Amino acid sequence: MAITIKDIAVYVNMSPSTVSKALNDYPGTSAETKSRVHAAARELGYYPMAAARDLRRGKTNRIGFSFGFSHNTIGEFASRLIVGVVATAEQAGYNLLLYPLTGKPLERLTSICRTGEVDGLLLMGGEHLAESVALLQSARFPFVVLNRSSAEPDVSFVTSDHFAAAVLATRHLIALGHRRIACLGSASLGQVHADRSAGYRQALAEADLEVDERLILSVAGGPGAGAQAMRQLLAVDQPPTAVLAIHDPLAIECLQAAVAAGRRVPEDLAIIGSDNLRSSQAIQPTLTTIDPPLAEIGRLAMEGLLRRLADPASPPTRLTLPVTLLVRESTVGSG
Amino acid sequence: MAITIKDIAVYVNMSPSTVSKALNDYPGTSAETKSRVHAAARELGYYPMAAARDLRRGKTNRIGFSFGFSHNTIGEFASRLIVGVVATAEQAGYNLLLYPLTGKPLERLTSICRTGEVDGLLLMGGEHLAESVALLQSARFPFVVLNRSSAEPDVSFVTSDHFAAAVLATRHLIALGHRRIACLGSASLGQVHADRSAGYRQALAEADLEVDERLILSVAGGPGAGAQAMRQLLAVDQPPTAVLAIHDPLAIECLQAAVAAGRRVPEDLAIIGSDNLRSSQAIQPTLTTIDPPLAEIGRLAMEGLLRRLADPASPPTRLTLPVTLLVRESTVGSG
DNA sequence: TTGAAAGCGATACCAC
DNA sequence: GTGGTATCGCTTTCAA
Repeated sequence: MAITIKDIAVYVNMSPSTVSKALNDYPGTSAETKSRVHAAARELGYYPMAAARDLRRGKTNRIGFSFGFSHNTIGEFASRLIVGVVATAEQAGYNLLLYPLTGKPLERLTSICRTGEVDGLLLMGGEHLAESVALLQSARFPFVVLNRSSAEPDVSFVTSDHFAAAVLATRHLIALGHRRIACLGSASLGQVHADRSAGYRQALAEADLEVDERLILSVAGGPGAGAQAMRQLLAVDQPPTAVLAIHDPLAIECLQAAVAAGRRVPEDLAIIGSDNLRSSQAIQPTLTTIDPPLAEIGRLAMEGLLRRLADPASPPTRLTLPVTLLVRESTVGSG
Repeated sequence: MAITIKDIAVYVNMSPSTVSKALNDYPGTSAETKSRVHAAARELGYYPMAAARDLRRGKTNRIGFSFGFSHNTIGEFASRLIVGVVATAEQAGYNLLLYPLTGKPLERLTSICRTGEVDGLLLMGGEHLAESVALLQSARFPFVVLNRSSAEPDVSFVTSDHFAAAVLATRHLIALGHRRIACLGSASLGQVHADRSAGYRQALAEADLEVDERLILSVAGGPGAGAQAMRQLLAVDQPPTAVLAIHDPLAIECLQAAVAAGRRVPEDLAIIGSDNLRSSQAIQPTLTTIDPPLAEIGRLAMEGLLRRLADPASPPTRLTLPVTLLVRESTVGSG
């Protein structure tokens, strides 16, 4: 059997309640009692039982990280978010519970917030984000959305600026002389693609360039879809001379498909990806990409959540963080 | 307030204990009672409170995943392990708690197993693996070591075959005509490097090649160390014509350093990495690498842990899984 | 087959 | 400043 507070009480000849207070640095406790109790706890090797404490306190010091798990992968993207989250959580004495959302995400979320297994939730991606948000909102469960914004005024989120990212990238291409620029999204990133293409349109408008709707595409999820989209784009009359892809793996697929089709990158076709994944630096030519502050997003989201947990009346955290454009060889060549 | 078992009891006009039995499909309960209770639970939107259940049952249905967090990253490597773990855990009704081990790992581990916040632990890497294992072992806490073996007979582990991996890779290089082959390890992977270099020596011995100890190195952790090691190797009289690196990022650093030094890969220098990270495919030339079945390791480790949890007397899980050598351009060229 | 009652281990209120 | 006691929500003997 594990050592309990009762054992300590017997050991120091005091009541369990006093021991509890001493251990938790309760105000009305004598310094001497505190030190005796702490000493005893150390000697006996006492550790508070999590479940008992959770039950009584009505809080667990755990928060959940839920993410779409449709492709059975946890990507570099999620990892980098988690890094920020976990470091902040650890410091604040919180642990992170992983919730891969498969099957029926909404039912799963319901159970998560009703069983009290975590105090709050961080929401990344997932197919049913809007419904998930509505669900948690109506359950009054503390949560923060990661890397997506929300129009609902009381919903907390921390996101990179998808609109600005596209503006930045598109301007870069225009400055390089490109006039026919494609904008590639992905089915699983609907909201982001909307923001991106809006930024893209804005940058074109600034330069008085016309939008060719055939150059704005959203590809399906699986691998191969990017290559196919690329071939489709190259088949358009007056094909694009530049592509803005919604994430690096997609950009890399495009790059490889373009090369396979005999195009030189960036001379015949410039390509921009997003997220600054490792592979974007490893590929030849290196990939110009948008660098979102993922660890920072994770950190700020966690901090926002902690604030809400400490004070439920505190205002929601609504942050849109600037991104950086990393210019590499896929747009400007190696010279 | 949330709905409790008591509310259901009132609702169906039965005692809480009967309700509990019905909900848990207790043997001695009438079918009708069960269905009435279940119906009521659904109507009222009842979800059992995790902390209360955990306390009473003395088990949490959570398992911890602990990992070294020294570089503030969760790499693609860990992600792939986690994928296997989390999928299996989810199916078995277990959740995964993340424990980044920073600061004092041993104290942290002690607290983890004594507070009963998780039922078991999966251990990945970390600086003090041997001590951690000893600690958990003496606490009789259920755990499985990931991607490392253990000589202790009762310790569970699931690992890829590091020895065989090196044999395979070295034989491949020898078959290509290489006679001067370097073997690069990393400080944070002491045990693995030992297994690797043993396999390397074995393959050399098979081919009656002499071992040049100057070609067996262990580099420090940070970035840049690989490039420096590469320069050091190239400065040896009769420099190596091939390098076997302990992981892909290190191999890529070597590759880039070699190219920077005017060597052609693979003509002047062949390079093999390990772990089949995405970047190994993105780099030019593509990197020959060892592919360990990471998701499979995660899955089997989790299964082994579940077995132990179900029956503490069950034998330890001790698995060494074969790896594959993915031959790419960094050893055989693109032709 | 059901119900009453005793905890699981900690916290917090209320006396003293 | 300290101790008794109720309680958090659920499971599980034991008796009826």
